[in-house]
Order: sequence, then structure tokens, then C-alpha cells
Amino acid sequence: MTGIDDSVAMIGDWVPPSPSPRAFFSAVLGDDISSRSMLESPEENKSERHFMGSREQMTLGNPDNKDATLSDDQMTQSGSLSEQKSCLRGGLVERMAARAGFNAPRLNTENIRSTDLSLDVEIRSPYLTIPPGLSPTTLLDSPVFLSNSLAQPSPTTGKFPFTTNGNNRSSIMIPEAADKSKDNFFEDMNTSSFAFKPPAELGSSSFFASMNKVPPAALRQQFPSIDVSVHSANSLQYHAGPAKVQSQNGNNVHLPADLSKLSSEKDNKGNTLTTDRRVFDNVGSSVEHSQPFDEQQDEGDQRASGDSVLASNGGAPSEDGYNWRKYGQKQVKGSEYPRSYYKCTHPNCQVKKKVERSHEGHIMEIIYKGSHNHPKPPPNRRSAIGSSNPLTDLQPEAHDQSGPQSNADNDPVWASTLRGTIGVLLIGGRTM
DNA sequence: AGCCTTTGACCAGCG
DNA sequence: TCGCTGGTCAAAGGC
Repeated sequence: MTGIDDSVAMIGDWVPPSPSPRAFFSAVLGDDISSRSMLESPEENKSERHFMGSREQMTLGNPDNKDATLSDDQMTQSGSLSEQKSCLRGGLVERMAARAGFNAPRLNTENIRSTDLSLDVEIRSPYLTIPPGLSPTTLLDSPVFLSNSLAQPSPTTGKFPFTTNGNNRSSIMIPEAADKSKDNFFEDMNTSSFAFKPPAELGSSSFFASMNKVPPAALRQQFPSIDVSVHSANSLQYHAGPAKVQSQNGNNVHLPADLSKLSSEKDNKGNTLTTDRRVFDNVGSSVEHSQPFDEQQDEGDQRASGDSVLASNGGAPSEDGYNWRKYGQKQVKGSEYPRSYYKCTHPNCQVKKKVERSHEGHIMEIIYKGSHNHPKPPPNRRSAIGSSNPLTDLQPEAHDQSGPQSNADNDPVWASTLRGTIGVLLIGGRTM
């Protein structure tokens, strides 16, 4: 419905990105997306609102799951964020300024590596948050995220495998790398946040379009701040929106190189945090999350299907490659937007997700419950197409068969949430 | 024909 | 116990 028009518009408007997606994010987010960048990034614009939102989401996690939930202490820390934030932000900003030569915090995407899809067995559903005002789809509609035919083959476009470089700058996060980086990255992420400001009225479709035309620096300014918060080892949130990326809990956070990719990690308990590679399509807001196993390679195809899917779904949240069936919609109190309820159509798969999308079709929040215990269905399937909205599909992948089910069954808790204008929240699904 | 979305109703949890 | 709220069910209809 709404998604279709937007999607179409977006696609139509889409211009081959002069700057590669990676470049884009790098510019926008900063050179060091690496743990430091993310974590340390100070965010002047960070709004408490988003922050709070993340906190709230954190609570959404399974209470039992420490990984998923921030401890009181953590929360407390978060509570004092405003103070901490300012400090952190200031430091980061300065750093960024020094590095970039101006006052815009930069996020370095290079550290955020997209995991080798084939290798990423532990991918799980993350928590994705997108700030209102900025549609994830739009944001993610960059060549990188979008498997747009126009996107040129490159690691960032997702059409080309990411290469890892020794610097950890590659956007691909390899499990091994993740292990190494997670310590740094997530730890750094804990308290850091970065934000960039976009034009408030920036339309979803216009968003990327402008990005193509605007210099990275300008983009930075234009982007709303992105928040990245890490709730627990299991949960990671990115809030893009008013601004900032912050990790709340001092746990590990991976910032997807493209914001679409997250690497899996293990929490203290040994639970596997999965990095999901999710892509937001501007098309009606589709999210593509990392393809769990073998399918990541097909990402481009899926997205393509996803686009069509969006159209078919009318912006239904999906396109993660899984098939979803909407079984309910409700206006939740306190929420400006209606919440839609989706179930994975795969037999025996109890994964569910809640999606809040704006009237414009922008996904404002996505919450996943459980993790898939099955591989993604072939992209060409109608359902796949229909459901596959990259954006919304931040599904946790059930690499470990035991995980998903137990989670879904035992933990009715919504494991992952996506909320915000542009945020991506990753909750490593604890081995559910 | 099959699958999906829509939507009102129902149910359960909580204060 | 009641009311509120969120989550789910299921019929109807569309593609």
C-alpha cells in the first residue's frame, strides 16, 4: 500500500550512487565506524527521547535474558547518559572534527564489517530502530542496502562480496573478526553514541536522492542523528533519528557497515549474538537483514524481489528473505503509528515480529520475537517476495536450531526491536 | 486455489 | 472485579 508508492518513487528516483554506500555511511557516520566511532561518537542532537526509547525496548527483551536486557546498573548508567553522553560526545566530536576537519561526527563503517554471509551462521535477529521522520527504507535505500539493479557491484552494494582487510575496516564482519572486534567494538559502543543530522523534512525518497547529490559532509549534517544503543549483549540498537547512535549497555555492539550488516557475537554467557545484515530499502521501507546462511549471496536478488514485494505487500515489513503473514494490526496506545503483527509462514517456525510504521509507510519500529529455525525460502517465491521487505526483516536467524524455538516458546519476550527513524537495533538473540 | 491483508472481536495480563 | 492494553484469532475479501 503505502510502501509501494514510496518504493516506486524511490526506485525511480534512484540514481546510481556516486558515492558508494560505504562511502556514504563512512561520510555520514564517520571514518571510524569501528567500535570507537560508534561508541564514542558524541551526539549533540541525541534526544533523550530516542534514548529512552531504546531503554524501553531494552526492557522488552526477555527479562530472564540478561543478555537481552540491560541490568539495573546498566540502565542506571544509561540513565545518567545525558551526562555521560555529553562527555562522550564531546570527546568524540572533537576527535571527529580533528579527523574529518570539521565538526561532524563521523561513523566509520569500515570496522563494521559485513560478515561473510556464508560464514555467518550465527546471525540473529537484531533490534532495529528507525527514528521517526526518517524512513529506514529511505535511508537504507542506498546502493549499498538496496539491491538495486543500478547499484554497482561492490562490497557495499551487497552485490559484491565484502572483502575483509586486516584493518578491520572492511564492512564485513567475520565471525572470527567479530570475536576480536567485538571486545573493542561493543565495549566502545556501550557508552558511545554518534549522531548526524539530516534535514528534518527530508523525505524518505528524497533522502537518498539528495545523498547522491550532496557531499558526504553535507549529508552528515542532513542526517538525523542515529542512535545506536546496545541493550545487552544480546541486543543492539541503532537509533537513527534524532540522533544518535549510542550503545547503552556496555555490551558488544556491532554497527553494520552499512547499517545493514551486523555481525554475530557472543555475549558473556556464550550466547550467540548475531549480526544481521539488514538493509533498509527506501522502498516503502524494507529491511533486509543479513541473510543467514547461504542466502546472503542472493541478497541482490532478494532485494529485487523485496522491492516488488514491498509493492505487493504495500509496504509490509519484511523482505528479509523470510515469508511473513500479517495476522493482526492494532493501534497501540502511546504509539503514534499502528502496530502490525506478523508471523513467519514457515511451518514450525514461530518467529513473529511487530512492526510499527508511519502513515507514510516508514518503519518506525520493529520487534522480533524468536528466531527462525529454517533457512530463508527461495527469493522467487511469491510469499518471499511479498514478505520480503528488507527493512522489516531484521529477523533473528536461528542458526542454532535450539535457539529460536526455545526462545519463542520459552521466551515470549520479543527479542529484538527495531525502533527509531533510522536506527538499527540488533539484539543478538540469545540462544533462545 | 492458495496465500495474504484487513479488521473486528476475543483473550490474557496487569494495575 | 473492572477497565485498560497488548496480542491473537478468524472471517471476509483481494490478488
